[in-house]
Amino acid sequence: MLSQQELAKSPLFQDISYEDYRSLLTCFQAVQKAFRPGDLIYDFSAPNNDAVGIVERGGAALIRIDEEGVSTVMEELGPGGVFGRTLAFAGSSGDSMEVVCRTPCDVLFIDYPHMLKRCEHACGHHSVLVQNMLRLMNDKAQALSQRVDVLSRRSIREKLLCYFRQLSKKAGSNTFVLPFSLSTLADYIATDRSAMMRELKRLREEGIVRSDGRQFTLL
Amino acid sequence: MLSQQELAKSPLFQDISYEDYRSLLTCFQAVQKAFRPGDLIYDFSAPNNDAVGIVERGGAALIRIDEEGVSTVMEELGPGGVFGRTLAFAGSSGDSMEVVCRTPCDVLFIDYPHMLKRCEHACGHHSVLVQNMLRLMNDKAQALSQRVDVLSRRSIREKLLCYFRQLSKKAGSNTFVLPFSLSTLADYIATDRSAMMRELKRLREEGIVRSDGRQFTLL
DNA sequence: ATTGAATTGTGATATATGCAACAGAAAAGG
DNA sequence: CCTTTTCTGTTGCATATATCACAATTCAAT
Repeated sequence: MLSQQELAKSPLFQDISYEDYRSLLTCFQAVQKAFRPGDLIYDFSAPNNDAVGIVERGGAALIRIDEEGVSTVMEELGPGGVFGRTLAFAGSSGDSMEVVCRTPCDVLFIDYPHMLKRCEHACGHHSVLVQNMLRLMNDKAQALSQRVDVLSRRSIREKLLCYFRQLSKKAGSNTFVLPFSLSTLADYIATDRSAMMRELKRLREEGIVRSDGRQFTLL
Repeated sequence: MLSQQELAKSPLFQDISYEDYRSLLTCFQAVQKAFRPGDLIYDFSAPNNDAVGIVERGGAALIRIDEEGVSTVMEELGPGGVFGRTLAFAGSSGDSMEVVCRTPCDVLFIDYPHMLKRCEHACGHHSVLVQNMLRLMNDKAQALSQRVDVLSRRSIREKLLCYFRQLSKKAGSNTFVLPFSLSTLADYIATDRSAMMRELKRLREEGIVRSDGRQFTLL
């Protein structure tokens, strides 16, 4: 349950009054939960789990673990981040997917299908919620597009540069800070960590990037 | 302009009456255009192009062309497919993105930002449209997730198998047909074509898949 | 039917990337 | 504070993948 101030900041309940918010919670069987770093937030392999989670505060990550136990970061979820089985099409049968808490966060679980269905007694605020949800899905699609943009590059060098340009653009500056560790970055661009380090060294030597810890500069 | 029957099949105008449909067209400055295979449907590099396109009928593809002229298939768009600059975050500065017609198709262009904004005189059917749009964005996010799933695999073999399992799942059978040519497939999984062919041969030799032309069977 | 273009199939070679293993630096936890 | 874990940085070696090059085949258009 959110306070009035928190409500104003909520990605999903933007522009919704406190009363409407309360009635929507029951309408969508919404449940909010708090998590600590390392906690398992959501398990895709669990059956009859059609709920969708929305990160209201803090950060989490969507992880895939394949048959051999290799884990890959599928998405980094910040406030407004959306996840759920119906959204991910849990890839190959063998591997499992889960959402893990990174920094202390609040997650709201709602009955998502309800939102897509034509609803007879759809109240007024209902449609505002749908619109907010559309905005979140829009952001998600955008984030995924960027990810595909990076992953579709043919070499480690190109992947790195593509990702760096994205971050640089977002930061509005040639200098930016990585949102995670270098080892997680290797995961993110789906390559071997040591190979990535080697390529990074070359980029530095050739004067294409400068880096100090997680701070980078494109030249 | 759609006929009444076409309206019923339209992904975006589901459950909207013909009258409402007409008024929505003007409200969202919608324009519908028909295209022939090979036509350029949309150019991301064109400025002040904030419209969003929705494939109503037929098929198209979102293509990225990098500095060196290497082109990559970013998305395959069928009916209900959505594209636009605001959705793609046209990656790195150097390369261009465009949507090209594959099979004869109708595309509807609408003022998308209008849909996300809080609208004073938001009419009733307005919210139905938003809900339909949410469904389309949901599908798009799902498709992109699957793409990421494939691209994040570490080897050609794993990429192929992952993609094959997806197609198999969609077809509801071990046997399925590729939606495009083998060379395009290489593009799609972001690897070299000849390397992919070699790996495919191995998969066949090891009895993991059987293939005849574009028809495949997982064993 | 006949040309031309795109697709498919396959090899020989160079190279980029993955793998395993290690050690110091930094961060997290008690 | 010390301990433990994670992160960083680097190497030699094996191998997967890209490059280039060449026919055979299918497909599209005239």
